[in-house]
Amino acid sequence: MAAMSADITGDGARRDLFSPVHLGRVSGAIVEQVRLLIRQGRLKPGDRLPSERDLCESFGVSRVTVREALRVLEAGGLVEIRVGARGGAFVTVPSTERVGASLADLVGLSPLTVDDVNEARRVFELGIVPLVVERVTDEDLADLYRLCQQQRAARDDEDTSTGLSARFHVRVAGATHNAAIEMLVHSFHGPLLGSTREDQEVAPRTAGRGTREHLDFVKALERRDVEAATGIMSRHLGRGARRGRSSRSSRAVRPDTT
Amino acid sequence: MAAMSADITGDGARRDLFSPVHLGRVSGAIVEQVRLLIRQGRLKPGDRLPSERDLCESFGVSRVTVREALRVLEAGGLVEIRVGARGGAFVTVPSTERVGASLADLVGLSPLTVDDVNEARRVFELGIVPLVVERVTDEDLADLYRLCQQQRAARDDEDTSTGLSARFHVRVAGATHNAAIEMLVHSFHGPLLGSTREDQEVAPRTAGRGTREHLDFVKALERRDVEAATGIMSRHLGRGARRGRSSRSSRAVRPDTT
DNA sequence: CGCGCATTTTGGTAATACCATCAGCCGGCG
DNA sequence: CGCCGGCTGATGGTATTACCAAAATGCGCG
Repeated sequence: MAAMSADITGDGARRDLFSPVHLGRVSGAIVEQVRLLIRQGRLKPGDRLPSERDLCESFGVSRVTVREALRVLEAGGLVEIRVGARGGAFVTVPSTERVGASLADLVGLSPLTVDDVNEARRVFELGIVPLVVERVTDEDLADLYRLCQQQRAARDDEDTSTGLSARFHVRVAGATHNAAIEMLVHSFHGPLLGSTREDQEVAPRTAGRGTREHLDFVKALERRDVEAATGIMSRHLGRGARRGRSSRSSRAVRPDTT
Repeated sequence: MAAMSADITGDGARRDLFSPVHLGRVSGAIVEQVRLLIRQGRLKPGDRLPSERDLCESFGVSRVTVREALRVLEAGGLVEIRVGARGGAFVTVPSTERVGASLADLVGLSPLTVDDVNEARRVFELGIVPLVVERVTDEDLADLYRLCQQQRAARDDEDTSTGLSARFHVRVAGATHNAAIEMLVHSFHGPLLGSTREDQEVAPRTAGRGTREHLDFVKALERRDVEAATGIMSRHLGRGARRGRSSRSSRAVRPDTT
């Protein structure tokens, strides 16, 4: 230590400032390396990473460190870890589950309310209607009709019905042929609203009407009638909206100081 | 694209065999427990968790397991881990950064294109205009005017100008007084579009016009003129839209950096 | 044909050593 | 006498090694 400070004071000794790296954590470096490989496409979805023991040899670190890296990769939704003989870390295909989970966390951990998120969802699903009308294909329409049919057939089963309703809305978003929009709507309907059972309480009452509105909406889509489709969707979502708004006004404190 | 829709139907079908597996991992159980404590507010942002050694005693597990759990929590953005004497795991304040990072990852790791995300953003920002008109306050208007002024003052500095433009849009979203909407728009403008320098190329050309449109928009807001505001915003975002659509056809491999 | 064992691979534990950081103390120097 | 500066110890995360348990797959033997 004394030698080092003497070395620095000596002029010309600064040239060999070798990198004392340790840029944070070893496991973090591994994570970044694997993430980069995935981004570059050198690891494709479905590929299997080497086993933990092989990896710890390749990276020159211990097995626990590799496992920590795999954990954060798994938490990030980049890999899926299976145990057993043919197990290991498999690169997952990126899904909406992850961003959906993030949104769900956000609504649980922040001053976000379910009503706020619901309103955002309404805005979004209403806004995409023109795009849907513009781009909907015959195949999309066929799928939507099929979903309506299934929903009517299952109108007695609450669980299936609400699930089908969510799938209907996601399928509508899919008719924009924009993966980002589809993912976002999927996220909204997935872990976010599904986790709060609140909307399932009112579902039975409105299930019949909702199914009918779904069908009307598809018909308007088939006519390429933007205004009718928008109106139907607005009313369809508006019922939930009013519920949201009434509970909003009954909410005493809102954090507007943020 | 086909891979994605296949994935959506896929994870929908296997959701029920997904859950029981999750209960198997010890570190996962710890994660859930801590997450629950945070959700319930029994652990508030800024609080410090016990040390690893204490935790492994409380949970009755080994230190490695606790460390894995902490890694997952850290990767999920729920805690921040500091080393050193006063170190430990601190509960972080929830921010939009996280969901923004998730979106950024999604766009980098999935078949999502920047154009798709951009279109989603446009739909969303356009859809909230009625809400903004309905709920905008004098304070909101004052802030927006101030931002316009700053933007005009900094019209020579490209970097500052684009940054201010993003802040303007986020502030507009804030006028909905809906935290979810504000977060979403913030996420769109933050790490997502900011990371791709592509939109900054055209910014200088349209900077002047954009600033003027911002001002016109605020004026329409002040008059509570929904149609004018919507029209202005539609044109304002529409310019980017056309650019997006033309580049959509020429979609190729994304030169990912960062 | 089916049951079960062997193998592969992750899951978890324990002990140990090593950095990083900070608080407080203690001694030298102005 | 008072202040500055480094030393030291306590706290707490980081990483390694070695070892065992559980799970899933697949092959072989009965």
